[in-house]
Amino acid sequence: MTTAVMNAGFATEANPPHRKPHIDREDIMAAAITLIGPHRSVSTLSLREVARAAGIAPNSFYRHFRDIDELAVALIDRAGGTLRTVIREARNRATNAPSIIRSSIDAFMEQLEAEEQLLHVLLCEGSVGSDAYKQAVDQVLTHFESELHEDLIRLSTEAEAPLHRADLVAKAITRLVFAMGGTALDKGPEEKEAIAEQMMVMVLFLMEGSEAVCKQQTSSNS
Amino acid sequence: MTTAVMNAGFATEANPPHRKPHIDREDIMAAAITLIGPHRSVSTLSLREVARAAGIAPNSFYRHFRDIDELAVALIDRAGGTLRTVIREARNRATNAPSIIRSSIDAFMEQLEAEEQLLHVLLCEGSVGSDAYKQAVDQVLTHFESELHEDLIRLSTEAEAPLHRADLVAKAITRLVFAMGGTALDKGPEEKEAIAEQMMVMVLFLMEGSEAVCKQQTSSNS
DNA sequence: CAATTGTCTATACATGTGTATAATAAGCCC
DNA sequence: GGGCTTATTATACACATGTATAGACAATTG
Repeated sequence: MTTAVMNAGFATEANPPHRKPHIDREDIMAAAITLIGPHRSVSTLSLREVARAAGIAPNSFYRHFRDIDELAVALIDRAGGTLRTVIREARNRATNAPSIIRSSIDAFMEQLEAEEQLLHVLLCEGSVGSDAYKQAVDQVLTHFESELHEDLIRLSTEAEAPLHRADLVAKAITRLVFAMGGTALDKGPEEKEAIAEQMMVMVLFLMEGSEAVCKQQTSSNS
Repeated sequence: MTTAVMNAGFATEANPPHRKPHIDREDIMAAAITLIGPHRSVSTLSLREVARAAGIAPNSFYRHFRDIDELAVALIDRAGGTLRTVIREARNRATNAPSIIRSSIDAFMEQLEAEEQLLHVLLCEGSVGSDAYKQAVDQVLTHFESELHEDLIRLSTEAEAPLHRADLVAKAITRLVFAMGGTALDKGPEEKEAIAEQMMVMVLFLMEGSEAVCKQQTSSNS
């Protein structure tokens, strides 16, 4: 095992390094995530700062991302993707409607705890930053909405409890959960728990309300 | 009328100016608002930039605000205040519950059109910036919630249609309207109209849902 | 092993930032 | 008007940022 191999991957203070053999987008994204916190939004990260955190020269950044905005979009997409799969898995484990709501929201909050920094990108800055940035967030939200919409339709037909404007129910739930999640980010665990409870009641209201309006309309149309 | 009087208040290119007789917090806030737009959030404004827009020297800023954050907080408070009075007025003109919802949301959207830049501060950056900043936004939201909460209780007792967890209904409505309003900001007039319609349906769902849950609980408790 | 290519780094520059200091003009009271 | 306080400005400094350029190393070819 040569020293070259030993030095591979980490350039500590000890070795005179001046070189990092391989960098990929992952390293940079990971470094960027560590910088994100309650006081740093991804839209205020500077290229140099990210490069510094990643232990690379500022210019090396350009080999992997054209912009800092491109980095932000990559982070947004990742956050949206992981969050969606986590929730989908939770949803698949549940069966009836109430437990689906509960387990989905629980999964959301757990993921929020596990990858707080990453989700910060999604939840806290929906409308700040470049166009590409905002568009990426919007796309994630829309994706969530349509998935939820399908679920709602499936569930309501199964339960024979039809919904009025299921699309708007999905949109409202998505926006509400994301907004509430954003405020839950810096809070402590017990407060997060309380917020999760609130979310569930709110979602319940939306679904019950949609059902009620549906009933009202069909009865008045008969 | 001396030239000194003539020069008062405006230092154009023409006069050798080098002086501005009096500066207000108002002037600075107004200048900051002009800088805010779809691509500039208040948290990315620089002191120098605001000073430049206000036509004053960078250091003069300090005589009126300690920070740029203090400016931001002042803008947030103002946005919250004006929005609240506008909505309250609209609400006072209406009488029954449905028309209150409609007129409140209409007032919200009109205000959003009229002072788009100012409201941007409130709607688009709830969780980005300094602590003082976030706290100010949160305070405005909470204030809205409690006012709405009172209204809901009053209306529901008048209509003899009690609500379950009226506090959460108020919170959900507030968060939802603000979230939707934030996405409506850069959109065109017809899209704003559509969003307003969506808001009303969502709010209706929340209230009907809360009523429905209330009925369910009282019937099961009897 | 030697040459080449692609990647990372060092240095540098112009620009923008927050703020300290000192000077200057306005407003005001006597 | 003369002197005082206060508000505004000009100049300056140290620092951070994005990026251009050129050089140095690693890996990959032949």
